[in-house]
Amino acid sequence: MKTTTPTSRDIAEIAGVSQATVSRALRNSPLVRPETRERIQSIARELNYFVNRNAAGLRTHHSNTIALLIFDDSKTVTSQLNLFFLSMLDNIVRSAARHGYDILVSLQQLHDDWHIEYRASQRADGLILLGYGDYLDYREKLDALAEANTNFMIWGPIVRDQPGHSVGCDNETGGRQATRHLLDLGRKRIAFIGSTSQRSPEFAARFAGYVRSLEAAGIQPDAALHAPAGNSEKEGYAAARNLLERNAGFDGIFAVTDLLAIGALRALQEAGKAVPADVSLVGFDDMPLAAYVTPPLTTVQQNVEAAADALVRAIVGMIEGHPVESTLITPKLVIRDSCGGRDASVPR
Amino acid sequence: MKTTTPTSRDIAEIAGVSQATVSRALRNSPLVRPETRERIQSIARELNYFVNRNAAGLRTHHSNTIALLIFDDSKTVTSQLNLFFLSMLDNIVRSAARHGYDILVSLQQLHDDWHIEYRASQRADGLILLGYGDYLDYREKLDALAEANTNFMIWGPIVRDQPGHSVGCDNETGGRQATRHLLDLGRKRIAFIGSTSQRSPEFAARFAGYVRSLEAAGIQPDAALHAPAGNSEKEGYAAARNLLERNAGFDGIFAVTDLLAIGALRALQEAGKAVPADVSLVGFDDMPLAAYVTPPLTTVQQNVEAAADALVRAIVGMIEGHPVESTLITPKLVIRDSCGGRDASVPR
DNA sequence: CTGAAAGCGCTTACAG
DNA sequence: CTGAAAGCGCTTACAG
Repeated sequence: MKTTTPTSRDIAEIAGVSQATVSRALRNSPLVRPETRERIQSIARELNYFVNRNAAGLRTHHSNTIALLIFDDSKTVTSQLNLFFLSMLDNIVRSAARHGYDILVSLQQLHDDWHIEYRASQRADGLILLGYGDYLDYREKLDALAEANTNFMIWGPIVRDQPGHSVGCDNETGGRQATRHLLDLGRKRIAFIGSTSQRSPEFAARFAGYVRSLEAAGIQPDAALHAPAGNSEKEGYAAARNLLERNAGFDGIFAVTDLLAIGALRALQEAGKAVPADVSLVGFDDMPLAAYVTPPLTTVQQNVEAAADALVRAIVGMIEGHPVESTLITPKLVIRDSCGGRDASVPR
Repeated sequence: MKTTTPTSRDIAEIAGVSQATVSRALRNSPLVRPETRERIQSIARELNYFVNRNAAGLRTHHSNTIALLIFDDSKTVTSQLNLFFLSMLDNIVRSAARHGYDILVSLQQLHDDWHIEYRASQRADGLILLGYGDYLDYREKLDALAEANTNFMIWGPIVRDQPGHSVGCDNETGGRQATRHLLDLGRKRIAFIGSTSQRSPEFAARFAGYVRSLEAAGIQPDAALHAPAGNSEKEGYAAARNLLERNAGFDGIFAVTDLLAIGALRALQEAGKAVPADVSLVGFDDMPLAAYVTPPLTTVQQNVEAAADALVRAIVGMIEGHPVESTLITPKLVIRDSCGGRDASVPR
């Protein structure tokens, strides 16, 4: 039934050359006479021949594949992947394709023993790690990877003494941008929704930016304005409700992720608070839905395309033996309608 | 620097057995004495040994990998992948992992010559094809795949004479559900936003459901209420504006995708039309953001998890040589706030 | 510029 | 239950 796949030997026979010459011709080796090369390549095309990746990989020890490990410790039953990561994935696949690499995707539970396998099994030449989550758990995995001499790049914060290199958002700057925007609009009592724990260094950095901006404006951060939360719409909702119920008295919210902001938005609207008239709201991430909620969410945009590209560029560099460095990507405040403009009826 | 990866031969030497026995032990062959197997496996664990996939694949002609080809003929510069596909991807990766398969992701342009390569290069044992787009272009690719005897499953409609098998949403039923809901709410002039061309059979089927529901209610479909559109927020916006400007006189809209519905929503709100008080709006897909727009969008939910699972199950079955069939998955109407309830102030 | 040959690391009949 | 051997389809020194 199934016609057997042609091999380089089949082509050699048809072309009347050795199999080695076929291999060289297909890889565009300058060692092959141009006419011979052309002839071989046209036969290959005709036969729908493609180099067997397993054989080539076995020989060269390269798979031309990058494994994208998205780790995801959400305990929810319908664990919806964070849209931000999906958008990263999209961009990473595109960028990798440009470099001639395939992307193998794996959604990892934190407790899994993934750290070595992809590389050791020669399925991938390098790894890109994506994921928020408990940093301390994560850390162990990184150590194991470094020890095994695996090529890997991390999406995330640059953390002192952390093994490996990372590409990350300059979260502190982003936190400052968000907070300063609220301050510029005349907001004085700015709540912070999200974790500040060192277990989530990127969130902690955003918080640090928040604190820094407040202090630069001569405002002492008020602990009563901090509502801790994980990272889900539900938790954002709960955090905002909590602030409301405690009568924390706030006129602005900086939510450490868009998902939290969207949850907060729902709580505010339910409670009859107008956004932005009563409360200005800023998120972080610019996930696809940020533009579509009502009012459209002002947020700090991570440049996903640049980040994906930097990650791919770096991992490809490592695979090819070049030295690579960690990179911080500066985010950008995207002003929509959830904060109100200078000309809006915002008390100054 | 880099310590060489251990091979089965290394383990054989340490265990004092032949390399063949190591291979058998690691694959849990019953031919190996239990004690021997245990010993070998523990050595393998200690050495962080993993079977070289290239070598195993070369030998067995199996990669244990499924290529997910997402085809995407969006011409937009920042070609944001349809969130629906990303959510499919998420579920497909999870389901494949359960079956012991890796997922290789490729974002294909329609004009690319992808159809044969993944299989012929032994990078994947089978393909899953995802994508809306121009069906007629698509069709050629499918023919080529079938001719090459490639294992593939299609996400999409069951189309007569189409090569291969597919898993798809029962779009006509979905179209009926959406339309009947609007009718039940007392809406009489229901516009349809989207393509009805046979080039997009899934949209055409939703339209057929719309027509059928109208007719069942004794209403003749009115061509003036049809606003053709591609599949983007922008086109949804434009289509709704067009309906408004033409004074089409409508009290309900069935948009053939959520993205279109969200665009239409924006146009309606800009024009001062209240949703759902003035116009009831239904979408299709239940993409993640449908729940977060204001008002939350009533839509037809495709069961992404079931679809992904059916696709993976089928492709794995094909790879293992079992006969497979096409499947239609019945969607479900998810009632949110964009249509108004029976108790809302909707004219009956 | 080309060919003969070795070898990448497995799996699996075949023989015991 | 175990081993020796062949072979999957390439790539690449080595020799000409």
